[in-house]
Amino acid sequence: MGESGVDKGDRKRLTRQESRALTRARLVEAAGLVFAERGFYGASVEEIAERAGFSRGAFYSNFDSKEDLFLAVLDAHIESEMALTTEALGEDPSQEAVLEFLHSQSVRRRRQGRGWTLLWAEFWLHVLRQPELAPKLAARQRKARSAIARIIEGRCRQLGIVPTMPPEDLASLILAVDDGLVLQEHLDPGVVPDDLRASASVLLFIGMAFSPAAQPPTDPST
Amino acid sequence: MGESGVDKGDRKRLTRQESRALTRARLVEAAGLVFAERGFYGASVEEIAERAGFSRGAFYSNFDSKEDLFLAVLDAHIESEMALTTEALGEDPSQEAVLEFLHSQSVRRRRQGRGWTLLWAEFWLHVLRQPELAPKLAARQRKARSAIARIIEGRCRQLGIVPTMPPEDLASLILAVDDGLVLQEHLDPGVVPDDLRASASVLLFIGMAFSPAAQPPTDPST
DNA sequence: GTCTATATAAAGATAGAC
DNA sequence: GTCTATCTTTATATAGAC
Repeated sequence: MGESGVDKGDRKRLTRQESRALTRARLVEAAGLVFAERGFYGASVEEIAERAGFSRGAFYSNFDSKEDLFLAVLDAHIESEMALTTEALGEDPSQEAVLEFLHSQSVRRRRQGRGWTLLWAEFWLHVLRQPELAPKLAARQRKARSAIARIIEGRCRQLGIVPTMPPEDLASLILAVDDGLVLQEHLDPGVVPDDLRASASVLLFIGMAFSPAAQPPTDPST
Repeated sequence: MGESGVDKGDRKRLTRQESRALTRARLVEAAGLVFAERGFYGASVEEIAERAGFSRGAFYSNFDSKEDLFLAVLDAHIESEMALTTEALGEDPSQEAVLEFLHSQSVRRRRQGRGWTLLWAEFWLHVLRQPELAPKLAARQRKARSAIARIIEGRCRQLGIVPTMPPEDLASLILAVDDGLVLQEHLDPGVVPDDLRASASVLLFIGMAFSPAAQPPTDPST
């Protein structure tokens, strides 16, 4: 996807575009940290610029405003997650690929830890307060859900189980458990066993398989 | 639980204590709204005071600082929830009492809607950023979990099921689903069916009941 | 393109009148 | 106890030098 033909042989020299992109990237990265630590309003442009190694002046020559920067951070994170998903899963992912991917996700989540969680919470709050941004996060959510739904369908076929509810709904539950447990863990570390997250998916799946077959809105006249 | 014997016949006259308490209460209530809408830093003391019908001066004669006010809001909400719980459940609640209580909770949640959710999210973020406050929210979480755990134990006895995992863990999952679904719903209204929350608890319970008995860390030498 | 210096505005907090 | 007026700090954003 490289735009211009050649971009290797040029030693330290960067084109203006590249330099600008690099500065922006550094600012976005620093902003991610500061927004996570202090929240949108708590974070000052000064601290962000400083931590990225720049001055406020440099900041304002790259971004229109703090809001503009926040959007850049949000987009960068969503794009990065989406890209990771697409790359790892491709068009028609195998069960193994998806499971492997989910595992790597949870490892990554562990590594990035508190900051990552705080930042996404901040995203969520900000988006809820500025509803025109909702589609950005909603898209990510839908993508995650349908990826998981596909696993569920696959497993059902494998095991010859007839789903008693839409796989998307079961996927919603699995995602919900994931997010909900994160909240609990950070608030009160130690109360949530390490393997609970994994057990939950199994429990839900078994629950669905064994639950008294789907109760479609039956016609009461029967 | 009335403190002093008589407090009816005094027309509009309030003692200084009562008047002060009333002012504080109004400010706390207004603060809840503004904190929910704008977050801790986004909320200005001026707007809070104004919405409560007072001036900044009045505010500062009742609270030391914005942080102080936030703590008061936090305490008020926690206390109110705890009180509701204790009142509805008492010492040794029946299954019916607990289920009834959970239902009323979810109704209340619906009614209070977005603002309520935003405010608790704000509490959560603020507490994570000021860890010394964690015990306050953690206590509420533990209380909710053990209340649900008690239901689970009861149902297990009723149905003659031997739990394959600690009831507290299953309770954690149920709470997690609840919180996680709230996040999804507000971000992308309509994707989560109304009855999914209820189904989830059933699914988890059935899952536990039918799951291949607890797998204690077995000795691999077997 | 990035820096320093500065303009401008907003918000937290206080003082003193009533 | 509450108000108005004011102090002080902090932060966003801009201007102009390099």
